[in-house]
Amino acid sequence: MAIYDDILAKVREQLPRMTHARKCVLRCLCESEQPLAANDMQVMLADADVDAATIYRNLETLCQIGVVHKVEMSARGALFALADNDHSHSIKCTECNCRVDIGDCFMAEVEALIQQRTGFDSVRHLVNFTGVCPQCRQPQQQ
Amino acid sequence: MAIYDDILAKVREQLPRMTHARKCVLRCLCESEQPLAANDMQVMLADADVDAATIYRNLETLCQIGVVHKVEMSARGALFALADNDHSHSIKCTECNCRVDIGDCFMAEVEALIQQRTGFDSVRHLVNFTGVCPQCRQPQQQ
DNA sequence: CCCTTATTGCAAATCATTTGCAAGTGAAAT
DNA sequence: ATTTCACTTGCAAATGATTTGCAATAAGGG
Repeated sequence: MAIYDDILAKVREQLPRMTHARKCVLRCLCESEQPLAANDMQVMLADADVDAATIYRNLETLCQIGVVHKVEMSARGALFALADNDHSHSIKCTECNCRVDIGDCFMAEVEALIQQRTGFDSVRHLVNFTGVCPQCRQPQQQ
Repeated sequence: MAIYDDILAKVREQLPRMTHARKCVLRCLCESEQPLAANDMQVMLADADVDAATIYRNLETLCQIGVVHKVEMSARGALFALADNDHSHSIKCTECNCRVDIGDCFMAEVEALIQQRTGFDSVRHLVNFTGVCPQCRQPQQQ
């Protein structure tokens, strides 16, 4: 949980209070390899006694101070992730919903290419891969 | 609109009826370079006299026959795109929300790599890039 | 043009997200 | 340890997206 502690320290420098709810939200983000929807956190924190509204408000605050990165997918849907995480990606099977890790994030080169092509700075990415896993591809043979 | 006509023909082969609403949904998907949320289509089709429920039902049907690809972002949120589109990607500025095209999709190699690493088939991707555009990076100097 | 039934529109039901406001609680100062 | 202040929270109500039931509509074959 070194990452968690680092993040906590960083947040303490930027916000006046460190509360139970705020820690819970940060813990969710640290524990997840995937970007999360606010709703996903509600599920993860079902036993933690944190109100849904509080989760939303914390996410907003954490985005404002730059610790969390928000990706707006459409009008109502957004995903959240730690802003500086060293992450990997995974791929989800469309048949059985299993998820397999792909390994270290190989998007750095892609981001560099984008920066070069467009002149954009601070390039970030959200990716989502789907496919059919080896088990589901074969007609199941007992 | 060659793509649109091709898709229409493909759908006609798979479904018994081709309705006004169904055409509208397909047109939205053909016209958009980005994957769309159901809600985005409601906005695009505000004048087209298509009920929201109908949009959702058509998207579900089109996914079932494999013409549309659904990416579930979280419990309630999903994005939709044509399953076989030859697309490009763009990057959105987090400051001014402008969107700049990146050019042809360079994810084919990435998908090949993933296929090799994981054994998954039919690999598809959804990506979302954000950054700070050249205009916003400079403190605005009149 | 008629028939069959897939599809639609409408209304109601669900569920996620946002907002207002009084109560609760960190943390600095005592 | 206690007090104090205002940042945060929980609750409840409001808002808006998505889903579902059902009667009415309309696409396409005969």
